[in-house]
Amino acid sequence: MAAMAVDLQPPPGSSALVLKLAAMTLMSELELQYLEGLQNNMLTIDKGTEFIVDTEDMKSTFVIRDGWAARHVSLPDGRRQILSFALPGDILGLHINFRRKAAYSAVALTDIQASLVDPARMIEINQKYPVIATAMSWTTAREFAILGDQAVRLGRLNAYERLCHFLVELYYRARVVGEASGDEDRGWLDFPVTQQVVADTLGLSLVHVNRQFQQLKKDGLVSLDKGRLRLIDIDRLVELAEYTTDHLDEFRFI
Amino acid sequence: MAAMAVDLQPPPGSSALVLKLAAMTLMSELELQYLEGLQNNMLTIDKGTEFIVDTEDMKSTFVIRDGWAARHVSLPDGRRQILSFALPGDILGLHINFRRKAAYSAVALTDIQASLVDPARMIEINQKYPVIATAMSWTTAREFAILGDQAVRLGRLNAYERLCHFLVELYYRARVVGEASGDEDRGWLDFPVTQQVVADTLGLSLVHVNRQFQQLKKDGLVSLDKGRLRLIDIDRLVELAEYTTDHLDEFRFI
DNA sequence: CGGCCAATTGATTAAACTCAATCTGCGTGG
DNA sequence: CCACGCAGATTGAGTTTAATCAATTGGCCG
Repeated sequence: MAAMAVDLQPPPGSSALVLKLAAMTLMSELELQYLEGLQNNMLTIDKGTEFIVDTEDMKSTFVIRDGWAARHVSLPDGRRQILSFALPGDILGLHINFRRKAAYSAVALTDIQASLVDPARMIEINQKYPVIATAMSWTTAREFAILGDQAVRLGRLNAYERLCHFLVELYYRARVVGEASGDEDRGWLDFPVTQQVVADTLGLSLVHVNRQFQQLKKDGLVSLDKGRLRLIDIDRLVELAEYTTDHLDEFRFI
Repeated sequence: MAAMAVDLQPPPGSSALVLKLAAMTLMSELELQYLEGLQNNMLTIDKGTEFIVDTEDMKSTFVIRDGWAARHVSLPDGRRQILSFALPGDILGLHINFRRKAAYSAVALTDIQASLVDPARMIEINQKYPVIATAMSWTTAREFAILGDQAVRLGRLNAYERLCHFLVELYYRARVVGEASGDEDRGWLDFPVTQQVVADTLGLSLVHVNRQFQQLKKDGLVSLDKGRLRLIDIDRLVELAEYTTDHLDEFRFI
């Protein structure tokens, strides 16, 4: 019952499921095994596939094991807004049992390895595995915070600041699941997305994203070659972004 | 175990707690009583008070009984982004046990009547009242969808569209808790916020919000006098907003 | 060597911001 | 009852940011 807080760290040699990282210290062997067992039903999703469509019924929950996805909303006239990225270890469609259709679509930004979780399993979790259920609530709270950051970016940061903030967030999130390396000063990660995707994420035009990226490179803050992004001065990036994303990685359990 | 869907409607003569509306058909008398009991610890919050501060430790969860609040993030240089409004029946700080500090601040837009819920109670709910716990998850999913809509507004709608979309969302949300009246064509509700608040919600400047409001009035879509907002042509507003918010009120339970 | 997708560039336009007043409604003290 | 003060709404003018349009370039694969 006592509150505790742990720092998230990529666990050596285990699956990167974010909710597992969150609750690992509290899970029994049984629960950890159950969590592993959930991830049997693996499938490959080709890059570009829209595997959750907001106009169709949801059929299952997805756990991303490898690759990147984006949650997005498409407007009737073709405009598109990406709400957030899903990295390895993230879950899509957690609330499948609460609504018939998804509130958003999801598209594979790269080829993806994912596990399917049957809706019935989600119910089973809620009934029989309270620690896992609580960890899922924590995951939701984290997603909520990430989406809140996205809203602040879109509403109150200019293009340059948006890009700084977005790249830093991505770096920290990638680090948590072992998909990025570096230290406090600098870091690097795979960056397998087109500038159009960044534009649809940051609510900007493709051309403008291109120019802001160039400025960022000219300012010596990032470099980018062959899909590999390097953050050269993280402190400065955070400073430019006007506010930090460090509230994302606190975990405090009941 | 069978899926069911109900339309949310303001329940005659009962408290408007959104999660209660959601799960009422599934709650036992015991659970309904417990939910009422939670709301004993009432307090008044004066307009303008920042009652959740993102730099301070959270002390409890708030249930809004009367009045409006806003969740927001303040940037170091004074810019402010409102993430969403909390109307009567909404809950603030649901995830109090997951993080020491809030991901956002909350401010009273009007004088507020609210109930305080002790963190220990939240834990108790998770352990002893699974139906309520599930309803809270549903509430969270709903908040998530609302925040997603906000991100789409901010990222991909222009000023005029943002305002249309925002007002329609507010109207539908207010109707659910009996704070607005009207039918499919037109409706009205109290609108106790300054244009600066709308600006901070929609990521616009005060001056620009003023001009868009004028345009909306000139176009015969809304009227506003003495804090009373009238939506004159809801269909047209929805059409202008480019996409609907009608996914908010579906409830589908385990 | 094409063909294609993504990145880049230049020129122009449009949306929204900023700055600086002014106006209006309302409550309050004299 | 009236002048004053204040918060919020409104207006006008000029500026800035970002979008749009239209090519052009670069890299990669077959």
